[in-house]
This record gives sequence, structure tokens and C-alpha cells, in this order.
Amino acid sequence: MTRPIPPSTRRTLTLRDVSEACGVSEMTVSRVLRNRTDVSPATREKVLAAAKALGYVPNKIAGALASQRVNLVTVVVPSLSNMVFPEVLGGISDALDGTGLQPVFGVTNYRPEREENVLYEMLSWRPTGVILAGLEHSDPSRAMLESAGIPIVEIMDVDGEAIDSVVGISHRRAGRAMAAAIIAAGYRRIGFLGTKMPDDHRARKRLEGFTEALHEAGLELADTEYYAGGSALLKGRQMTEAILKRTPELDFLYYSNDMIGAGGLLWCLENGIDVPGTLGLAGFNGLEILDGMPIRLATMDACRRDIGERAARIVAGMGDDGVIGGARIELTPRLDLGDTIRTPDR
Amino acid sequence: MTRPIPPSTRRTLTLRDVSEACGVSEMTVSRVLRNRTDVSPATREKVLAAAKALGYVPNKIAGALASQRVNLVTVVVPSLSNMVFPEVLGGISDALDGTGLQPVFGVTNYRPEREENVLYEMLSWRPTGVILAGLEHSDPSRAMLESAGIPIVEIMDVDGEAIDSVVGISHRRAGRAMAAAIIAAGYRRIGFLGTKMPDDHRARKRLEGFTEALHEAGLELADTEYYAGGSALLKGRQMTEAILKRTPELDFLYYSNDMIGAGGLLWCLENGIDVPGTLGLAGFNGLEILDGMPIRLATMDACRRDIGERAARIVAGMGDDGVIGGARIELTPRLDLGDTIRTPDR
DNA sequence: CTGGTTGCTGATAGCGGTATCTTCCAATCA
DNA sequence: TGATTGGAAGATACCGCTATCAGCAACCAG
Repeated sequence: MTRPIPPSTRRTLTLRDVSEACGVSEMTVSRVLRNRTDVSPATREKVLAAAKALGYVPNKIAGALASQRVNLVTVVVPSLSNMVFPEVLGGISDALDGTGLQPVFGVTNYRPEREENVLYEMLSWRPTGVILAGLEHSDPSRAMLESAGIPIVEIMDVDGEAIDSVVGISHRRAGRAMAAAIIAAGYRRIGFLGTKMPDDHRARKRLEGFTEALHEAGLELADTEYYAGGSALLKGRQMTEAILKRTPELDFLYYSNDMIGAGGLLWCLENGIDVPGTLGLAGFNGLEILDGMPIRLATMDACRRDIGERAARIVAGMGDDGVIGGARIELTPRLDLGDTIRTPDR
Repeated sequence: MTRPIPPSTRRTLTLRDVSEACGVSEMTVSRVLRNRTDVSPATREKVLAAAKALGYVPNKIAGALASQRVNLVTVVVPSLSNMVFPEVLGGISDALDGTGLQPVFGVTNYRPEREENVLYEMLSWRPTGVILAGLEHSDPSRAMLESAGIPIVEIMDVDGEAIDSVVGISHRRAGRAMAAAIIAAGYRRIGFLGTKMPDDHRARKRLEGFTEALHEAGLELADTEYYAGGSALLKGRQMTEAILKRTPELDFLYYSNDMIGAGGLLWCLENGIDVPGTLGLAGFNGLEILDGMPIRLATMDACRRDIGERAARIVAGMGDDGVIGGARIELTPRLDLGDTIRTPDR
């Protein structure tokens, strides 16, 4: 095993080491390394050469403490295990690129007490801003965020009261829109399949909006099926089989996400069910994976990348509208009927 | 818009504020908040109450500078857009839970210069350790890592020279093993479908191992097909169609990942191809999504979670073997023939 | 030639904590 | 009873960097 360098032997380098190596003051080195303009080209070259030769890496901890500036943006999401949040993170990452700001990610696994912990840890690094999913937080979490004195952007959801800024879609409205489309297509005996996660508020709100709209049309959910954990695609199959066995007269299945929807779709096709004739299907999220399915599942795009980008721009102080705080951006999800909802006039 | 609290009015709290609020020294407050034992219960209560009442959040920047201790672990991965790295991150996150260490993630998009940037930024926070994917890094990156004087764990791959510790599988060997299984099953006209990413070294090594093993058995790849970007599932379909149209006599398709493999599988089934009789298929990664496919794609589990957990334990100083640095853990991927490779003796 | 400006560099004083040493005082013991 | 001990709290000195201001030469207009 070739161990790199005896870590004990070599104290880590400081500005002083660089300054001594090139015969200028620490202050001048600091200026050069921060790309400040008021240094003569000659000195600049000398310093850069020395820093490079030594392999100096600045200590941001000291820098941040002295300057009271931290170029970190805290990003807190509930999960990485479906594709929705990674895409949001991608949007944030790209939007922050070139601003000098750096995202730092934390994951809560949909647990409020974990969110509280993650936030506490993150806030104690005094980040430039916070982007976090959802509007539902524990009281201590809200208190921390409110008193942090930095931009807070709650994302994904706009149905509720924001702490500061918010960028997202209305999941309640999304649920209603899907219900409307389904009813318009003539389906009447509708089942719902979803996760059993009390803290997935967005899924809950979609379902609420969905059932409200059904109700207003004089309909009720005919059956529901819940799952927790495991391969979503497989669960989608199993749940579909189970719900159809229990309630064969269903003519539509609304899935709380595309992955279980895709599983259900595959099961239906394999079992010779006429989709969308006998049975209509719809999911939620507009996942890329749907592009590869035999037929396109109806879905609703959640504007994930866009949400990430906009949120990042707010934190970076580049919000489109020039508003300082308290921005509220509601995006409109695009309904995609795909091939699994019959066209109304057909 | 209800803005939280006038940020300008309220200076952020310091230890001094808490100490003045409860009439003890800053030092004592510091002790209490760090759970040090040498404080009387009475004082402790008093301090905690004051801190809570004020909503004090410690400043880790100052703390880290003073104590020369940072509880951050840098984790650098190339991508979040397929499920493999999120799973690794999950493993790391869980293993670190309870150690007082916190992971901080960075993404490179498979670009070496970006890796260099991310590492520079991250190292300047003086983390406790670094976990990063792969063994191939730019010279400056290697230099930074070598001179950081902290545990460095390179993950996913063991085929190459490590900087310090390494946890992963041999992708070369994985490629060979899959080739062996395919040859043993009697397939002879083998095609390869994969990404066109020069910096995905693990995919490259798998292919190298694969072709080597073919070569030793007197075989060569009969055709290859590459893609870049887009929905992997859809690309899998399209590439499969393309390669079979071009080279219909192929009797096996080896995909560089499960997602395109799954797409290919769906296409084959829809087009009435006898899998695994006429055409065998195999992917790589052991993704959960395969569980939901009509039939199980042959694959090889990459031990992702396990790799994350072990790497985290090394950084946390809990490596199973008690070795301080330079650990080398090679895991053995499990070959799963699924339903898309015919059983040799059948 | 003077006073002011400009351009570059250095000295000094913190940023908000923690390590370490010291002090204080009550409890314990010969 | 005085010496000793040990637990609890405080005083002090930094950690490595940056903000700020001071210094000083070169330059320019008046």
C-alpha cells in the first residue's frame, strides 16, 4: 500500500507559507488568490507560481469566518431514491454554476425530525441560502429558518404558507386537473394506488385535489391500494393485480407516481387488458423512463428541473422579478394524456 | 408576503449572547452545547434553556477553525441521473448516521475538470475524509488528495492504483464473468450496446474484460452500438432495433447498463423475439427496476449500497480490519442469470 | 513645488468559537 | 485544623483568514 504522504509530518499549508515562499505579505497573497484587481501583474504571477508549487489549498473556514461570507447553498430534499429529486438537484447545480455559489445536499428520508437535524447542522455553517422541499416543517425547523436571516426557498409545492420564497406547482390543482381529464374521457369507476407515507404531503395533496374534483362530479374513489418500500415498478404490478382482483369493475387507475404506474401499465398489457379502452391509467411526474414504455402512460410533468433552476436563481439573487424576498412562483404542470386515457371525443 | 424577521435588525446570535442571557462565561456555554461532562447539572439546564429561548444556532465555522475539526465527509460522484449513485449515497448516509460525521455531496457529470473544481472547493473546507468514485483523476486532483492528509476512499472500482483506500469491484473481472456465462450458455454471435462516454472508466473496463474473455474463447464482438444522452430505456429500444436490423444474426446482446438493457428487453418481447432462446440479453448493475420487468434481465449486482457503507466506515475510522489507511476492499458482484440467458445444460 | 490623486503593499484587529491553563471553593483526609 | 484534592467555571491565547486603514512611491494638475 503506497500511503500518500505522512500526514503527521506535514502541517497543512497556510497563507503564511505561501507568503514566505515568495516574499510578500499574507495580505497580498490573499488578494491574489481571491482574484482581486489591486495587485500588480508581477506580484500576482510570483504569488500564483508559489501557491501552485506548494500545492496550497485555501482554508475556507478561516476565510468565511473572517469575511462573514459563505458561498454555500443548503439544499434539503426528502429522498434520492426516485428520479424526481436528482433532477431538481441537477437544475440547482446548473443554475448555480458560475455564480460562485456551491450547493450542499442533505437528505431527510421524509422524516421531519431528520429534517430538523439536517437543517440544524447545515444552518450552523451559515450558508448563503436554503432551498428545501415542501412547506410542511416542524415548529423548531420553521423557527430556525425564520431567524436565519438568509433567503429560504421552499420548493415543489405551493399549497400552503411559505416561510419566505416558494417555487413549485399546486399538487392539489394537479390532482384536480387529472381528475377532470379522466372524467371528461368518460371514466367513472376510478381506483387510486399510492404510497403509504404520511409525510409525503405532495402525494397527499394530489389525492385530496383528485378526490375533491371527483366528488364535485358526483363520483367517489371506488377503491384504493397502498404500498410502502420495495421496487416501485414491481409494486405497481402487484398492486394493480390486487386492486383489479378485488374490484374488477374499475375502469381507471390513478397512480401516485409514474414508476408504479409504469409497473401497472406493463401488467395490464401482459394480461391483455384493453388500455385505454376498458381501463385507463395515469401516473404523475413526467419521468423520462415513460418514454421507453410500450405505450405512453398519461402523466403530469412536475417541472422538476425548472423548479430547481428558479429556486437557485432566487438564492443567487437573480430572481426574474427583482423582488428581494418572499417571491412566489407557481409553475403549471403540463398534462400529458399519453396513450392510456381515451380521447374525450373518440 | 410575510417576511420572516427583519434580518438587518437582528444580528445573528453568538455564544456571548447566550452567556450574557444566563450569567455564565462563554466557555461554559460552549461546554454545555458540546455535551461535555464537566458542567454541573444546574448550570447545564440554565444554559440549555437560554440557548433554546434565544434560538441560538452555533457557528460551526468558528468552531471548526478553533478546534481544527470538521465533521464533514466529502463525497464526489459523477452523476445522479441513474439510480446507481443515489444508492451509494444512501449507503454512505446510513453508515455515517450516528458517527457525528455528515456527508456533503458533489457531482462531476463525468468531467475531470469539474471533478478538479469540486474537489478544490470541498477540500478547502478541510473535511474529515473524502469518498470519491473511480481511480482515474487528473494530476492536480491526485496531488490535492495526496497532500490533504486525510483518509481518501476511492469507490466503485478496484482496477488500478489507489491513492489511499479503495472499496469496489473489479469491473474488468465482472465483464469477464459475464462473458464466461454467455459463452457457457452457448451464445456465439455477441453484440455490445453502451454509452459513448470516454470518462466512464468502469463501463470501459467492463467492456475490456468482456472482449478479452471473448477473445480467449476465440470470439470477437460481432457488432457494437453506442449512445449518448436521452432516456436510457428508450435508447435501449432504439439501439436494439438498430443493431438487430444491421446484424440480424446476433444471438446475444450485452448492455453496459440495466436501463438500456431493460429497454432492449421490452423491445424484444414486443417484437416476438424468443428470449433467451434465439437471443440472449444481459445488463449490468442489478437495478431494482428489473424486478418489475416482464421477465428478469440477466445482470450483475454492483454492490452499490455495500460499497457506500464500507467506504463510510473507513472514513469514520471503523474499517472492519482496523487498518488505518490504504485499505483495499474488493467485493464480488453476484451474477444473476435471470430469465434472459439460457441455462447451460438445457 | 505643492497638494492631491492613484496604485500597490503592509500592519493591525478582529471573525466566533475552542484548547489549555488557572483559579476558586467545597469536600475529604491525615 | 490545615493540607490536599478534584470538580466547576473563568481567563487567555490563538485557529487562518479578510476588512480596513495606513504608508509610500509615482504621477499629475495647479
